[in-house]
Amino acid sequence: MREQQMLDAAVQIFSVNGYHETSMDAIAAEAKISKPMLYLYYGSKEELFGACLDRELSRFIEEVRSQIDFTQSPKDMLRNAVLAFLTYIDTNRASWMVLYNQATSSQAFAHTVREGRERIIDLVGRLLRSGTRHPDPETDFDMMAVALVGAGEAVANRVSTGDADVDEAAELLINLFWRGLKGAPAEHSAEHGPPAGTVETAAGSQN
Amino acid sequence: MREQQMLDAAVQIFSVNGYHETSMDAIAAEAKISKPMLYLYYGSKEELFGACLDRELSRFIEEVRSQIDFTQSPKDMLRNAVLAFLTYIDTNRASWMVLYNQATSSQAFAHTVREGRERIIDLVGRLLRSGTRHPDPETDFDMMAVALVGAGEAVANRVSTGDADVDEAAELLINLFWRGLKGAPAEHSAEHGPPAGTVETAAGSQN
Amino acid sequence: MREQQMLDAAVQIFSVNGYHETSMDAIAAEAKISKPMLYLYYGSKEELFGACLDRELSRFIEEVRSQIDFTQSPKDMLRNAVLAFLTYIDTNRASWMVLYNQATSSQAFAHTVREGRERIIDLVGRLLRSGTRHPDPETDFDMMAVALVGAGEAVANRVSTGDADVDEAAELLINLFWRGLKGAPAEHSAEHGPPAGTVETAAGSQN
Amino acid sequence: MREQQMLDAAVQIFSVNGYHETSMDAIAAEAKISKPMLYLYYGSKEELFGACLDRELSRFIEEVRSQIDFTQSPKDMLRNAVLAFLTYIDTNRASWMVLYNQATSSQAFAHTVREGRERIIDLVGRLLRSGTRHPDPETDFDMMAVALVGAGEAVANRVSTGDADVDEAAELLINLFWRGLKGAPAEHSAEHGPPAGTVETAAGSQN
DNA sequence: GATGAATGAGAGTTCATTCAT
DNA sequence: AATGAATGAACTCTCATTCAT
Repeated sequence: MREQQMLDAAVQIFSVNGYHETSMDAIAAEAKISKPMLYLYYGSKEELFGACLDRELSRFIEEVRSQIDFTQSPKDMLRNAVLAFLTYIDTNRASWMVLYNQATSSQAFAHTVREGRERIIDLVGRLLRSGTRHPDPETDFDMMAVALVGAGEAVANRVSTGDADVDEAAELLINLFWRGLKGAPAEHSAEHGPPAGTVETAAGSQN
Repeated sequence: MREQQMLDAAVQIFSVNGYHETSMDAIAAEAKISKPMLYLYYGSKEELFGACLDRELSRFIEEVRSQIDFTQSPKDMLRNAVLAFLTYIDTNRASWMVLYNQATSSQAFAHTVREGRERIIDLVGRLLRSGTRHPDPETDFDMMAVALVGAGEAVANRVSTGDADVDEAAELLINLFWRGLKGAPAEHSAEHGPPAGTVETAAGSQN
Repeated sequence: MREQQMLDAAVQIFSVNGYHETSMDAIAAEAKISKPMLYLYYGSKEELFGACLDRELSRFIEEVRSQIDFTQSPKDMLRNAVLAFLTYIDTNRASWMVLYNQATSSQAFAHTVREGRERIIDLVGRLLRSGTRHPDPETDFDMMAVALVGAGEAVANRVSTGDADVDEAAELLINLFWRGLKGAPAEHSAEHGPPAGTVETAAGSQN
Repeated sequence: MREQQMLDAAVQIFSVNGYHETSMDAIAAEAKISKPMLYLYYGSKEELFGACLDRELSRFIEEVRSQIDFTQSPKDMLRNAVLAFLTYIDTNRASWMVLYNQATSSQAFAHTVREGRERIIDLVGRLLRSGTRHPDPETDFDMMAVALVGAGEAVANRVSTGDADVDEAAELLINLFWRGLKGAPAEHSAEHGPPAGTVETAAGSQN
């Protein structure tokens, strides 16, 4: 009810103007309520922004997760996840990525953002590990997850600014992710270490 | 001269405290000059930050570019570029990456940031293109560069917090990058399109 | 009834936090009623505080007066009054003295405070006057009452912080008061005027 | 220079309106400077008020102390001190007592006021002790000082509101103080303890 | 050439007070 | 009879920016 109205307005204004450039007056005006209501419900500007962040993050995760079919083959799961990820961002340009970027660059939310990112990285890391039949103990799946999530964020940013096409971006990311799961080519592993393991597909064949 | 002293101070403080949390007083104090001098040279806080951004970006690009030897094999070139990239960030924690993150969150620097990002992406994109013998016209090297730079930034952040070793991180990134250039495996390309091209190595024989 | 409950809560909170630091919300919460009720009964914060002031002042005066036995000797009357005064304050720390101190600092309650002070001073003044057989017309009993009440307040404050024992403090005050009523010693009165009068004790023989 | 101008304005407005009812805007306007100057010099409203308090207290003490001639007899010293005390308050109605009363009733300055009062009480206590030739060890000079200072404050308040004549008030206080130094009358001491001691005058004779 | 001194404008936050029910 | 919900108005404090020297 009233809370949604307030969060909607806050997300809207924060997204357009940025955290610091946004005044509580502006949010109250947009929400067509008085400033004290904002403080009654959210306590402070920082907490209000945090609430925006939480809501948008939840929506985002929920949407992406709902698109994942755990009965699919690993590769299809991956493809659908990436597509859902980028599509959501493309569809909601004015919300998630913008808030996320705001948060990223403010000392006050550094912790929240870092924590959120770690959760995603852990998730991706587990995905990688579980997708590999004989994981090489020396493979740093976590660092690989860091790289992949970083690539995803960068591409998502492009998508959110309208500078990239969702489908092409998805295709590129999927390729990158998938290959990341395969062991290094023979001649390369000879130079720099053993393969990271072999990938198990739904069919159980290696590709 | 005086300008460097001011920029040094500004970069230092901006990096530590963020754009909005930094006051001109603090910068003037750090630079050991008076506030009017800052305004004389840079006109406004925004312009000062822009100048910081420009200088650090240029330093960064210059340093990385200087480490690239265009006579090397594509793979060595890539390896050296990645190493230079990560090493620079590891050595200069209070510079480009941090400012870049700050800038990302303010509408006012959208232009500058986009421009800076483009310069890096162009550089990486050219590197990728130049490493591919028969570039597929449909390959979006720029988007690939975006992804790779994103991955690089994420890993670099890890490196800069001391959570990762530069050499190992570089190796991981290089593997990821390299495979990305080798075209998708057969069954995949059959499903989703042709390989992105074939890579030319110095020996011309690998993969 | 309901009004007492509200006043009790208000006195309690005002005493602890002071007038300005106390919010109507806090009082309503303490009284376990809603804020509009407070306004229904008392109109405004100022009036509510005034009502507290009035009630506590009346209770205080009533209690002290009830302890005075006008059939006793002047000295016993005085002793009992002082004892009642200090005991009341010691027993009811969160009441009149505290509110009185609060009220002193706001222009808005100047009138109420002055009035309350006058009532106490009148009482004490009458006590003093009634204890003097041949009151010197030049003796300013009211001013003496002012001084005595001031001394009493100061000592009472000490008592209420636990830094003094009620009985000893009473003894000390009584001595001071009593001597004040006995007129200046000869050489002094010669210099600065006649004694303030002579005291009539129950026995009529002392001094 | 500027600081005096600011303090003057602040004392003026604080005295008239009270601490809480006074806004920094009002003080800045009265001082004909801008609000940030107030904050530059005094940091906060609380500190500004503290500075007013300090300055007025110092002026007050200095004035009173300058009027005391330590070569006089104890009684003359006392008389002059009391006169200086009340005269100063009478002459500076809009400053010292008003600020002092404000401070007394604000949680934030309770400590400062208490401390100041303790210093005065200590001083008076030492005065009493030193004025007594054979001090009775059971005499609570400190509590007596508390009472006397309380009486002084009360009378001073009357003076500061114009409700009392300085000379008469001084005479009354002096009598009270002076008698406080003399032992209790025989019949009384028999009941409640020995005299507090005997007073030593400049001439060495008892009065 | 350089700055100490000064400020206009605005932000976040709180609270006494009142409708609409 | 009683209140949950709402707000207008004000306050403290900060900061980018500029004179006057």
